[in-house]
Amino acid sequence: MGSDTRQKILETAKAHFNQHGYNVVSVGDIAGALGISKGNLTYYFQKKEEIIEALMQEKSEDLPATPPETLQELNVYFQKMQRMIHDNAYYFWHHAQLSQLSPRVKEGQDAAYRKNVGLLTQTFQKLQAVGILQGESYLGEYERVVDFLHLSLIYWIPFCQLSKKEGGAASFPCHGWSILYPYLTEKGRAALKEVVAL
Amino acid sequence: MGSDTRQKILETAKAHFNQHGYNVVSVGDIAGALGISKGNLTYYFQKKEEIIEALMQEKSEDLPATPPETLQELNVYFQKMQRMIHDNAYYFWHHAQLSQLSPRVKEGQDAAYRKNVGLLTQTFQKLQAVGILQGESYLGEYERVVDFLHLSLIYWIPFCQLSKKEGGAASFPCHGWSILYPYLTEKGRAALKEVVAL
DNA sequence: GTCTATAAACCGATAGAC
DNA sequence: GTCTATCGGTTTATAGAC
Repeated sequence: MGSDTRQKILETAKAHFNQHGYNVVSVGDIAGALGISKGNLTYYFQKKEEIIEALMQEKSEDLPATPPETLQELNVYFQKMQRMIHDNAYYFWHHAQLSQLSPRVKEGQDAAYRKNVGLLTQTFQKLQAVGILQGESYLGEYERVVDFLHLSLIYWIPFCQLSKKEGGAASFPCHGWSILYPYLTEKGRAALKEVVAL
Repeated sequence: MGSDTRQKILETAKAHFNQHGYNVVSVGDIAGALGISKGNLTYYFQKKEEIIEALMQEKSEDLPATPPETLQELNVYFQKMQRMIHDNAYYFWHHAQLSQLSPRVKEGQDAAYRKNVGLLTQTFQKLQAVGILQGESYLGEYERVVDFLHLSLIYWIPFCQLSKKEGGAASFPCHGWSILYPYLTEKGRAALKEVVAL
């Protein structure tokens, strides 16, 4: 089964990128670690970028597809995100750089942004409707909050390293709730206590 | 004056890094654009990293040294930050990568983080004391807000590209105020209206 | 499909003449 | 200080045998 080799290449590449960084790891390193030849790897992925593109597609496939509708569901959403950024740490370390690498990568990042923003926007509308989130203080407030959340999500790993936060990716849900806290109603704050401790 | 060549190298390097990205620009490119030889450039900077380190020191020298104490001063602070990130766009595009480049760069980033957090923490205490910012809803809330501001600052440029925001770096002050808005008291919100429109 | 071998290019850094 | 010339190392990518 040739497709098995392809899958092993992707797994090994991701592990090496996560551990040593995208720039440092060469295709030769990946082939060597897997015990296959560089030429064979090239048979499956002609360019290094193609590995990234394949990994990015894999990643986007196992992301939530429906918007969370309660605080519990939103917490689960945060946790899924946390696991995803931990599993693809290299991708977020080099997020800005990768966007300049190839148009297809850039496109994938744009799609991820649109999807995440779309889902969270629906969530916020729902939570406003049921009185868990306050109404907007100014026009477009929640649009900005959603953007903040996405920005934090993308750069959470390198920022944790900078600010020497313990936990790394694991602390993302807590961070997300910190962002949202001031927008919660009294009812929302009470409900949050049942879900997670700040 | 040899020091003149050194300065020109730094200027040219920064311009090229900003325009084409740190990874793509080689020391040969910089020398070529300046009309000097690669060997001559090496006379001033033996390693590519040393250029970054020198640029980083220049940057850190013209940053605010005293904490803003009013909303007006904080707005000026945001504007200075905006200009700084615009002038050193390459640095923020590759922020995470550069931290892995050399210990001295990492140290510089840590120092910038500590300095910015320190200043803003003092600002927030002051603004709380005069009733412009609310008291903390939970312990450590403003610590998180300050972190959040720094995270946004660092990654503002690549995020603007991702979210297709107009203005780019120019929009940072507005972004900063959006973050702070929910923590302002009624008095603070009234005062903010005199300073900037959201 | 998998391998070996190698092309082709580039880069950072050095050595030494002037 | 500035230059030319070049070394040594890496990388991606290809060609062709098996």
